[in-house]
Amino acid sequence: MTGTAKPTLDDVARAAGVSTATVSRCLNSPDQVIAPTRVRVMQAVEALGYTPDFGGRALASRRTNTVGAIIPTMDNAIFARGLQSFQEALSKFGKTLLVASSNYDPAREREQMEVLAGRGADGLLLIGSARPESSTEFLRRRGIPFVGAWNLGGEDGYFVGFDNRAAAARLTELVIGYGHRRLAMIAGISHMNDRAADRTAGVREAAAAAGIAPAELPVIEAAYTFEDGARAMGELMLIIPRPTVVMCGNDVLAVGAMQKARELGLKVPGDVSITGFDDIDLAGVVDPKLTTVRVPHRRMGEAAADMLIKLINKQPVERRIEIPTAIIERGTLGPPPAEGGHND
Amino acid sequence: MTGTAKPTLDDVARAAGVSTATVSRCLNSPDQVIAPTRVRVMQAVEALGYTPDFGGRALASRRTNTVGAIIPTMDNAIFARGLQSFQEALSKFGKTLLVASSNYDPAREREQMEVLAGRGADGLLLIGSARPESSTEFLRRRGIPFVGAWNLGGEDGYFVGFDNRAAAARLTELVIGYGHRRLAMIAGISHMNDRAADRTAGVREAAAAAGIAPAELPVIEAAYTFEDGARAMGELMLIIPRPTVVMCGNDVLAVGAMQKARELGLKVPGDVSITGFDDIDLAGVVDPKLTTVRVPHRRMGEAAADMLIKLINKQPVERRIEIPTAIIERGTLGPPPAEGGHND
DNA sequence: TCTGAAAATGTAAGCGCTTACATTCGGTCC
DNA sequence: GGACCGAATGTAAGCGCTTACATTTTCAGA
Repeated sequence: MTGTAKPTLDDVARAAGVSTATVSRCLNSPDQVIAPTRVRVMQAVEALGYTPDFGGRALASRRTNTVGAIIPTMDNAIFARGLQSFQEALSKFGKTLLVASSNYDPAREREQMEVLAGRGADGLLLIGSARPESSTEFLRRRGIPFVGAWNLGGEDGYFVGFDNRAAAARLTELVIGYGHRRLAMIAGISHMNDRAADRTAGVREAAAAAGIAPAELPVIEAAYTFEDGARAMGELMLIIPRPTVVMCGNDVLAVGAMQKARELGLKVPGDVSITGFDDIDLAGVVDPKLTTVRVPHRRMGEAAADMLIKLINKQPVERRIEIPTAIIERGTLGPPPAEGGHND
Repeated sequence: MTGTAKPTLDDVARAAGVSTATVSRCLNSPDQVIAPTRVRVMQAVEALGYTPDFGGRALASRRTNTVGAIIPTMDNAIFARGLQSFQEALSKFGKTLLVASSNYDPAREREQMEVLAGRGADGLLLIGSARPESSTEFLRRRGIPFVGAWNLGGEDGYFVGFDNRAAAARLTELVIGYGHRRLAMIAGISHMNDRAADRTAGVREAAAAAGIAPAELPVIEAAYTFEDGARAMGELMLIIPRPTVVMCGNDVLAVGAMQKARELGLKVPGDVSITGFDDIDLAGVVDPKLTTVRVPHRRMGEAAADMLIKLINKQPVERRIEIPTAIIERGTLGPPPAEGGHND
C-alpha cells in the first residue's frame, strides 16, 4: 500500500527518468522505443501499478475503441446469449463493449444513447426497430453508426436479425397443414417490442391466408414468465369450442402453457398442440419436447459485431443481414383431436 | 444533419452567448443560474444535440459515478438476475454500471479490473473470492473498494452472499434423514468457482458426518448445461449398487439429470431422488417439481449495491452480509426405494 | 440616489493523456 | 574527422470539461 493516489503518466515518467511522451509511446507503439528504455519504463509501470486513465486518453486521442449495446433487459437469456457472442466477436477487434439496459422504455433507451455517446461509443447495437424517430436522428446527427438486431427493420438503417414474421407464418402454415382450424395464440407483450408484434402478425397473416377469420383467432399477450404463460393458457382453454392448438410467442410461454395443460389433465399433443419460438435449451428438456422455431442467437451476435465494425470503419456493408430460422419439429405438435365428444 | 462533429461545451456557450462556466453550471447545478439564462442555454443544448463528454468531465471533476462489475459470463441467468437488481439499486444513487466478463479466467478478470479502474470505476463488484492475491492487492493499492458476491469469503474483504457450503450441508442432512445412504453428486465445475466448490464441500462434509466414507460418495463435475447434467447422470446410474439419490450443484444439472432418469425408465423419486440448487424458475416447471435450495439473487444484488455504495462513501459497513437460503421441498426427493431386487 | 453585500456570470488554470514538431544522439560514408 | 541522416527522445499544445477566484450585476436598505 504505497499510497492511495492513482499514479499518472507523469509519475511513471519521473520514476523511469524519461518524458511522458516516451512512456506514452511505450504503451501505444512499443517498437518506437529502444529496448533498454522500454524495459525501464515497463518496470516503473509495474512498480507503480499504473493503468492509463481512459478519460485522459480518450480526450487526447479522440478514440475510445468502445461500442455500446442497449438491450431491453439483462434478465432474459435470449439477449444474454447473443450479447455474449457479440462481445466475443468485438474483442477480437480490440473493442470494449459497454452494456446498458432500457427496460423496454424508449425514453430510457434515449437516455442511455446519450450516456453511451458521451462515453465515446464508436457505434451502438440496438434491439429491434421500434423507437422514436428522434432517437435515431440523434445518433445520425452525431455520426454514430448503429445496427438494429434481433429483427429486420424497414427501409433505412442497418439490421441483422430474423424475419420473425415470416418464420411465424411458416410455422402457422405447418400447424394448419396438420389439420388445425381452431388456433389460439399466447403472444409476448408487443408494446415497444417489434419482435413479439411481428410474430403475432405472422401467425395472423398465415391464418387469414388459410381462411381463418381474425375473430376466430384469440390472442392473449403475456409477460415473459412461465406463470404468465400458464395463466393465459388457462383462459384459452375455457373457450368453447376449445382451440386445438396454442401457438406461443416464445418458448418460455410455451412451457408455461404445457404445464397448465398438464394441470388441466389435457394431453399434449393429443388434446391440444402447443408450439414455441426461440428454441432455447429448455425446449429440448420438457416432455414431450417442444416443437418450436430455432433462432441462432450466437450467429446473430457475431454477424452484428461484424456489421458494426465495418460501419465504424466506413467499409461497405449490406443494409440487412437475415439470419435464417428453422422450424424444429419435436413432440408438441400433432393433428387435432377427432371431432365430437367433449371428453367429459 | 447539421454536421457530424460532436458539439462541445464551447459550441453551446457560443450559441447561447454565455461562458462555458455558465453552461457547465446549468448542467450540474441549475439553481446557480438565473432562469432566463438557463432557458437560453438549455435551448442551445437541445438545438445542438449536445451531450457532455464523459472523458472531459471525469478528467476535470475527478469523479465518474461509475461502478464496475466483473462476472464470469453473461450467459448465465443466475448472474443476469442478480446483476439486474444490482444495477437498479445503483441507479437510485445516480451511479452507472459497467459490466465486464472474465470467462472464469483470473488473468482476464485482472485485465478487466485494470480497464475498469482506468475508466474510473468508484467501486467494483466481483463474483466469489477465488482470485490471486495480486488482483486484490491491485485494487487495494488503487483505493478502489470492492465487494465479493454470491458467496462469503474468508477473513478479509467485503462479501455479500450465501453460505453455499452450509446450505448444501443442510440439504444433505435432509436427504440422509429420508434414509438415503448411497448418495452421488453432479457438481458444477469447481475450477475458479468457489460457489461450486463450496457446495460440493458441504455435501461431502454432511455425508462424512453421517458416517458415509468419501469413497462411497461419487462426484462428477459437469458444465452448466442440461446435456452435461444428463451425461453425468448416465454415468452415475451405471454404478453398482446404484445411488438412491443424486444431489446436483445447480438446477440446470438437476433438470438434465431428471431428463436422463426418464430416458432410462427410472422414476423420480421412486427409483432415484434428485435435488437441485438455486431455485430458478425452471425448478417449478419440471414434473415432478424440483426439490432445491432457494437462493434469493435479487435480494443479494440489492444488498451488494448497498454495501458498495457505503464503502465508496466511506460509511461504516459490516464485512459480511449473509443472505439466508431456504430448502424448498417439492417432488423430487423421497425415501430410497426398498432394498432388494435389481428390478430386472 | 447611493452603498454594499449577495447573486450571477466570466476568466483561466488545469485534470491525464497523445502527438506534431523540435531536439539530441549514434552511426555511416566520404 | 566531419557532414549528414534516421532513430530515439523531449517539448509543449491542446482534447472538453469543472471550478476557484475575479468581476459584474442586482437589489435591499438607508
